[in-house]
Amino acid sequence: MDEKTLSKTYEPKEVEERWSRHWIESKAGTPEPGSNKPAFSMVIPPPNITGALHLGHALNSTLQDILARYKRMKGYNVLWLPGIDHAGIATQNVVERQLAEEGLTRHKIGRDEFVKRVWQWKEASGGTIISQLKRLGASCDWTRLRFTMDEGLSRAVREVFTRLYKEGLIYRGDYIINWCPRCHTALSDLEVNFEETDGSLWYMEYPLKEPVEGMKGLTVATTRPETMLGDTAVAVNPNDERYKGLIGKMLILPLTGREIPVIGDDSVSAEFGTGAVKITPAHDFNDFEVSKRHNLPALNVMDENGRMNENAGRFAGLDRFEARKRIVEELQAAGLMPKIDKYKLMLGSCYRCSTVVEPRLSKQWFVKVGPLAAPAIKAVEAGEIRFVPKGWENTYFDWMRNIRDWCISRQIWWGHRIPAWHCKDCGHITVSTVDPDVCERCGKKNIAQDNDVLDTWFSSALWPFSTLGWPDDTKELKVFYPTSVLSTSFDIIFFWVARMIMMGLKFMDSPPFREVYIHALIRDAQGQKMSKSKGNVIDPLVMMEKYGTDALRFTLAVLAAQGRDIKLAEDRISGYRNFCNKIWNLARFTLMNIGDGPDQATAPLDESTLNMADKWILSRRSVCIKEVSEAIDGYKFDEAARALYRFVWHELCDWYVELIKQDLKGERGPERKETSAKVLVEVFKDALKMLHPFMPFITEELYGYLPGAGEALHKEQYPVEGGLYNKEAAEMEEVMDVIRAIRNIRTEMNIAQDAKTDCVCFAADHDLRETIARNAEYIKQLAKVKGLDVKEAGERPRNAVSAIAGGAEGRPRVEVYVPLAGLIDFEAEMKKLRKELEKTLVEYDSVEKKLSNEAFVARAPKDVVEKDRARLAGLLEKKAKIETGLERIRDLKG
RNA sequence: GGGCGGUUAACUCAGCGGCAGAGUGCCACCUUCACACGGUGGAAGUCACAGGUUCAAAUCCUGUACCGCCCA
Repeated sequence: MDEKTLSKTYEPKEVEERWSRHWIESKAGTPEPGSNKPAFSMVIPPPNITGALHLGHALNSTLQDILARYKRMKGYNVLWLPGIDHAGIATQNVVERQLAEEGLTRHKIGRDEFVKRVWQWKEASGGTIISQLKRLGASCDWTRLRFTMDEGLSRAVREVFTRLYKEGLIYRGDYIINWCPRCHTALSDLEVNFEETDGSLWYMEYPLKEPVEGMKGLTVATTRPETMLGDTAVAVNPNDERYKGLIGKMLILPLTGREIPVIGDDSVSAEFGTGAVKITPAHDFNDFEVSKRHNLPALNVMDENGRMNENAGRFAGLDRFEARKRIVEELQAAGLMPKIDKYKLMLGSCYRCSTVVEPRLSKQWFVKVGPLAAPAIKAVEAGEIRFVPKGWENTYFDWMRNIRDWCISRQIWWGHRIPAWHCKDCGHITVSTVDPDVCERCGKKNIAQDNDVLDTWFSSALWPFSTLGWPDDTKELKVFYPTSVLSTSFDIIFFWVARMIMMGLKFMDSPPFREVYIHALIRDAQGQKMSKSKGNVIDPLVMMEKYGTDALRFTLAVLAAQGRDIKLAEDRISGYRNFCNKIWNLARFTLMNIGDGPDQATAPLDESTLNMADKWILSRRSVCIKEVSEAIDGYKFDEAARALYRFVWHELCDWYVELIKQDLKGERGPERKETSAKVLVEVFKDALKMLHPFMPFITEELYGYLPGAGEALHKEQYPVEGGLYNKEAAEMEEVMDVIRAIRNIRTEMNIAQDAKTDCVCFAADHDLRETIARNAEYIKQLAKVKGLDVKEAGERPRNAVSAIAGGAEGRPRVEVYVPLAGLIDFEAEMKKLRKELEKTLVEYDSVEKKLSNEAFVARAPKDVVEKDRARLAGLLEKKAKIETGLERIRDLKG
């Protein structure tokens, strides 16, 4: 495509496909080997292999890509390492569903065959999200794509497990855990979602074996009556006068006839329910703790499916909810259920399948987290790791200081199998990085590997160093560890960020990253979290298709204000699609107007040829470079994007391009033609460079058309702030203000679009008169003026409409008169002036009041007082001018 | 119950001690030659409420209301 055929509107699709392919094929994201540039590295939060790109991924990947591309252009050797997470439970569920369609179960085909099927599924469907990330333009080093189940990462997992075990930081034992009866596995505390649910509080009477002081029994309250079959005690508060005498006595557990004791325990609240609670150690976290303190037996009454087991007697085989119904019915029939209250309870469900979880006593593997958490807390306290925004540090501390041991074993087949071998002869457990042949204690061969696999987050916790080759001592680790920044969402601070910090400190002796940028959560227009079940999801792929990837990326960036959630509305995306089109057309305009000779546009700028407009836009460019760089350095992506939008649209397009149109046509001589073309090309190229991290596709495409462009935009150096021409920039603002004043008059007076008017400017200030006179051409061109007079004083034109321009920041003002013989609507003009006078007076009063306040003058900083004094003087001048104008009109009216 | 955040133009949001801002939408005019996915101009706000600190509060403090999230 050559510039003559650049289409009128930007068509993203073809451009995006082409550049996406090119960046990957040219390995644009691969760091230079042996580079001596400073390193900048990030690891991608590995998306779930079963997932598809959602807005959260799109946002986080866009922000990371902005950093990666920006840092590359700033001269860093950048590694952004991509990868995927094997998502044990979720992936197993997907493949099990597939098997079910074939009438199979994993148990029918066996463990080895099942794992083989998962790998097949991974090869066929696991790359979806990666190709979607590529489509988003993510400039990862795709040659280093990692997967948590890869050979190397698996080796790291075994190494870590073994070392923690040998140090006593991993242990195995019977504890109560959250159990998903559908996924058939233990879950960590974090993997359970709690939701307030309407339930009941059932009151049940447990008769005393022998009446005590006239009491025949105790009433307990529970939200889960079916667990009563596993009760091994009833607890009361030892200070509760009502029940004091019952402690140590025996109760007859209804429906079973089993005898259980009444115990006293401080954890029981006398206020809740009846003040007596049933204790079911195998099915409740709190009861389990109580049972430990009192040496109570634990009786498990449910199986792994959530059905009652043989310990449930005649209820065996019933589903837990069916059993609940039956037990309630039977107790009611027996007159042992005096009342049922409505009750709101927090009900936990599996984060993968939403089945109600069951607390369950079972043998599991745990990480003893305390010793790992302590240094991890210290590292953040000491500022070795910085959270951005800082507020998230508190969330991190709260959790880390109240952390509980981490259940890491999962009773599923897809994942890193626990490297522990049980000896069937001596019972010893051999833990080893390599598969052992014999038991390390008795030396016999009768050993079998533990059936459980590790929590997926266990391998994710090692991600920042396992992906760089650990446990080997690799060059990558030396160069890129610790990583520079981790960008992620707050909802996995516990799941992932905290655990990476603990593991990084433990095994690498240094934190896995220096900064943690916590980005916003994207919600729908009502502020709800987007979820498939709510049906309020905006699909980023649909948006990319509809508006272009760059438009989506820019929208996400401009909304990514720190510490606030993003409520995304689709019209924002279409608005920034328009911005893409504006940039596209700026390129069209540029190419149509700079002539054919590439040389003239690429030769360095000769400063002596620059005029006011050139110097103004060059100053604005410098300001923009500074603002954008500082904003990105501070992770203020929204500020950076806004600065770019304003610069490109409202400064470059709205003003500079309009100012130089006649120069480019050659109407102001060959020198102006050449200089303005050079400035336009240079400033536009810098704008493209700054826009590139946000909108990689359109900028890369357009850059190639510009004369003097390098090999590829993404390889260019980031623009460097040039000089500021403060004097010319200020003059330009004055000229712009005059133009705006005339335009305003024209619109208010309904002057036809193509009609030209005259204009007379009165300014007492000599320099200001000079500026206006020198730039008369611009004013004539942009405000459609044919004759322009500039005067110091004298008779104001009759039959003219006036306005006051200038005066910003204490600078002088100019009265602008547009003579409109016979066209003036005196009433409208009076109305306009009165309105302006009123506004001026209000402002004057407020400043005057402020300045007449002695305390203000005495205590406010001098420059603030000075500024207000100048402002007051200016307002007084303005007031006088408006009043003169009003009098004049009154005279004219006669 | 504990904690965190929010409440600013019709909508979506910046600003967080010193003249209340942006994008979208709205109104008027304009198919002028980069762009109608455009141009020019305009209207639009008791900065949730009540106290307090300060010369000065949308901004800091306290409380209230409503909304959202996290942890029990």
